[in-house]
Amino acid sequence: MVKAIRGFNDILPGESGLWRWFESEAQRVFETYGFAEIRLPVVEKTELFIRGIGDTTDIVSKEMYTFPDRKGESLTLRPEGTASAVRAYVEHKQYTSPLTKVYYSGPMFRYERPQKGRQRQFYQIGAEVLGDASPAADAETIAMLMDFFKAVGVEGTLYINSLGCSSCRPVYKIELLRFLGVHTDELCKNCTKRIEENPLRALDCKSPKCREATTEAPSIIDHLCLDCNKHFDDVIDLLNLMKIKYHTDHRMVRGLDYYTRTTFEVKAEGLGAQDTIAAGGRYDKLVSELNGPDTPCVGFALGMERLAIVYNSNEDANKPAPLDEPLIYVITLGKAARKAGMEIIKGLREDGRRVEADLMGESVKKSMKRADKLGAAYALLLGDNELEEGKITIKDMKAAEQTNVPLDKISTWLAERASKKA
RNA sequence: GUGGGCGUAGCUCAAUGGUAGAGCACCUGACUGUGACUCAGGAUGCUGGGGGUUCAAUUCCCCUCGCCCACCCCA
Repeated sequence: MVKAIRGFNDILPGESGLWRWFESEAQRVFETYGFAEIRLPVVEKTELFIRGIGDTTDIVSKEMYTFPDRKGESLTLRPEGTASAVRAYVEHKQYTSPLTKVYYSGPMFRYERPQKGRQRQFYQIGAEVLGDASPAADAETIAMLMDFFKAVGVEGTLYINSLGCSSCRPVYKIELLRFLGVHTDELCKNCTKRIEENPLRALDCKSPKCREATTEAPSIIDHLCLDCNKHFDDVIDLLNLMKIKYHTDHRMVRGLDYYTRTTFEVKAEGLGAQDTIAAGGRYDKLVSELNGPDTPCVGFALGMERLAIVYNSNEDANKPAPLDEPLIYVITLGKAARKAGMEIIKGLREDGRRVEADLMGESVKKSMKRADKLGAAYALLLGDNELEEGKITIKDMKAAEQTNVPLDKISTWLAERASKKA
């Protein structure tokens, strides 16, 4: 048997509706904030991610699906969406308009060991604001994300931090390095190695040893420059104003190089170790890094399978609106009836009704059983008896009552029924 | 990449060194043109794959593959 490859999962019919609903709720909420959908390629030149995400990051250095195409060019299955969104922004010179707000959803790929809430092909919904430096853009983006969680009825806890900018972060880094230098012995060996490439990461190491060692470490928040500090305060003020609850977490650091200033994460219960369902922040340098004009941006991405896990473990989660079009199940007996039935079915569908039919000529008993399984509101029965009279038997499955209705009156009968019930 | 756990029917899971069972689902009938409830019956397994120990392995040992969880990393 050929199986799907590791970390690549099917989303079966029973679950796909939930995913579609997440996407449609995201669409609904995001569009009220003035975002428009962008559809991006799944494969990009490898160079885009090396330059965009940073070649020392774990994602780029060991988690990408990279391969040469038939001409030998190095391509990569996208591990995230922001780099592509920015590439498209620069490529299509969208900066000629003052502000671009886009959202996207789709599969991302990272070669990691699968575990709960983590697979190799995973789905993200993301949003990016390109061309707005204001704290209001950060706050609004966060508000939109929290609105989305509310829309699907999922509880998340918001954490925010600031990583400073190119003028204050290096100063802080030196300060932090000085501290870590003194405490090198107390760090886990992972972090001792990390000091060189990204010392900030030592702050959010899970090892109790490191947590202990860094409790007295200098905080980024105390080292922000005037502008960054004001920006952070303004974001906080706006969140307060909008009554959005948050925790500041000065240890929260990013694995992707492009982040500056505001960063945030939403965590949820029930996910095990992978408890972040959404993460994002400001990235003011990425556009210029990818050869566009200096363009400040904010964005986030949320993980759909993690969202689904939290959603499914939460009794209070909002439910997708059920299909309001009642299902009609048509049962025909005999050749003549089947022929006549086809026409009736076609007519009903043209009226926009949801119709399924027994086309295999099974017994009435079996067909009724099937109608019941499918949750049909009505079963229509057409056999020789009915054909002779030019009528059809309509059974209301729930009420367990049936009546005969002339063939040309089926639609009006159903419509009357519906209006009576409503 | 590292560690731990687990692979038995479509699903959830039992069992024993002597070649496997339950519940759910499925199918058939009681009801020859009527579902749900009931009752009676039925089918289903290379016990993940390979090797070893043994008279005998689903059970014990080794390898391998897969899944899960954790580390790592991240959404």
